[in-house]
Amino acid sequence: MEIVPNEAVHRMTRLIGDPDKAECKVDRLRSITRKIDEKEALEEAEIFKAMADPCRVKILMLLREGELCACEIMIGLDRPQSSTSHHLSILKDAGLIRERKDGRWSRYRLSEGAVIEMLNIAKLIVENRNPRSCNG
Amino acid sequence: MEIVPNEAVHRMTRLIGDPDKAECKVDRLRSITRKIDEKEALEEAEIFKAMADPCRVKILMLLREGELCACEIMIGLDRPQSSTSHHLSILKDAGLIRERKDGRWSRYRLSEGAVIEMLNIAKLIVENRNPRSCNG
DNA sequence: ATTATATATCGAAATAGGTTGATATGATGG
DNA sequence: CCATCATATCAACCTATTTCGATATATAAT
Repeated sequence: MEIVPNEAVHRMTRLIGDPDKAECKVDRLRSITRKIDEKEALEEAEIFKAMADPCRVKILMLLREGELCACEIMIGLDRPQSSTSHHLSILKDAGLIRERKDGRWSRYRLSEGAVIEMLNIAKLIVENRNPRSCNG
Repeated sequence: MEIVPNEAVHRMTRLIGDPDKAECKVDRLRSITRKIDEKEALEEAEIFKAMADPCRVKILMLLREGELCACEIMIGLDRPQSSTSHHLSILKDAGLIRERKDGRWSRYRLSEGAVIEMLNIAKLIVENRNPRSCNG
């Protein structure tokens, strides 16, 4: 990520009063931003973007159980064929699923890797946000 | 998720020939789709949507180091104030960050929970997809 | 009260993303 | 070769999101 601009020091100084404290705050900001890799943020956002649609989350959930062909996914998803195909290609481009051509069928499976963990963690975050009411 | 439509059985039968095999395939599909919770897919997609932007990923990365006020985030992000504020409110609405008002400052921090893991796993997936060339 | 400042909200323009019928591609079987 | 079928791609439409200047709100200091 880019360097904290020099202008920020003056801003901080105005903000805080004590120039030493301001300098210190800016130093902290600098050290934090230095650690952030622009490209990494971009690539990670791409992964999240690929998962940022209910249809695509459902596809990943379907594939947790094993390989399925596009037409089975279409049926499970209950969406038009073109729509299903579109979502599959987004997931594939993001590297979240893999395709295996088999005659006229395209069979899809989850990529080896942490895709399932991603779903699990998202579930955790959701549950943490909406604590289940104890209905018993 | 919705039940696999009856029509699908006929489709499968046409597809496979053997009605028994078709029935079996459809049963598998049925059992898989039954396990998928429509609402869960929707809510998880919302989480991913909130993280599906490079600015917002950067904000989460900044906050890994601890609490920051909006103006520091703005500087670290190098974006206009209104833009920064907008992204902060999206992250807040998704429950990924928390706000603490302090005089005229708004201080933000990561929610307790699995936000950092999410970033770590995304990084893993990216690295798995772009295997680092051994440059040495 | 007036001024300054931190942040949120608004509004308009630009861009990106989803949906779906139609069409293209490419494999299979007669 | 022709028909069929699974899938991909296209194109047009629509909706959602991002961006950012301008403005509003709210806190604090003089």
